[in-house]
Amino acid sequence: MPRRAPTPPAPKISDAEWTVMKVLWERGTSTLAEVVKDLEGRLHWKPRTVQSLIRRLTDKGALAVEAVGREFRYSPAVAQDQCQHEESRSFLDRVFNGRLTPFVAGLMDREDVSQDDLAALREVLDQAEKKLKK
Amino acid sequence: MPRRAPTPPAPKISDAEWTVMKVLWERGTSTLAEVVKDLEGRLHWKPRTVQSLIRRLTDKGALAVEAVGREFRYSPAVAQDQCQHEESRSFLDRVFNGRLTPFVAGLMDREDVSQDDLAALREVLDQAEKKLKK
DNA sequence: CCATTTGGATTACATGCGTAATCCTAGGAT
DNA sequence: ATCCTAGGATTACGCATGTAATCCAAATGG
Repeated sequence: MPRRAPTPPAPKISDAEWTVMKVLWERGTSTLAEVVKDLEGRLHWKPRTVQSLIRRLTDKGALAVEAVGREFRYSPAVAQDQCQHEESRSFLDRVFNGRLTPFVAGLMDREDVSQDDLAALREVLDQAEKKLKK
Repeated sequence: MPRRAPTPPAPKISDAEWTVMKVLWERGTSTLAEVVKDLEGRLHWKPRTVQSLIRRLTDKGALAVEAVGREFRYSPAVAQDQCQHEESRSFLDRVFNGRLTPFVAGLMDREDVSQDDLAALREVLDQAEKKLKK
């Protein structure tokens, strides 16, 4: 099977921008007002601030814009999975020299994990093992 | 047993600064020249660049300085574990709404994990479970 | 003793980021 | 027809970051 072309790297998304992207990934296409609505209460961002972030995100190609009447509707132009994965990689490389195990170990050591979490993680590992075998 | 005072948050360390801190954590106390030596080949940083980073790190309290003769020796003033943990927390919160499992699942899904890694991770989970039971 | 090297201190400088304010205009309220 | 409002475009502004260059003094090589 021919290897699929490697996905081009997603644009780099800043801290504040992640907050906005998460709203869009959750809600799907939304207007500025909707995003503002979604965020208010949790954050004290002024609408102008949200608009700035949305603008930067469209500029860097993370959001797509569609004019509807005189407003715009924004939607994610990059997959959440991919962004998450790229962040994960760069985080692991930067902080743990790319190694996953010490990261997990550190968290286990310093935080309380529930029985449920442990079970879920074991499940994930089992899945990975199965994939590996195939 | 009285709860130990919560460790004050470690200073925020930038990407480039992490590179330097990792050298210091590995080598222990070092001079500028030693750090430069350690990095050259892997990076194209000029000595002045390394010095700038070291200065910023001492300014923000991540490195301690001790004058030895005419030179300075720098050593980590914050624990690697703690910095790693703080980075881990903020990363998980930002990208995965604080949830560890999806992070691990994503990696398993998009990267190849070795049998050994899986075993090591299982071991970590077992340890966590043991700690939980106590 | 003089020239070169090297480290510390100071300064630089473009870019990105967080957090908006201003300005302008089209729609909606009256 | 008029005024207010909300959204897009433009501009702002201080701080952090990546990546150094300059300046100065001490140590070192010759």
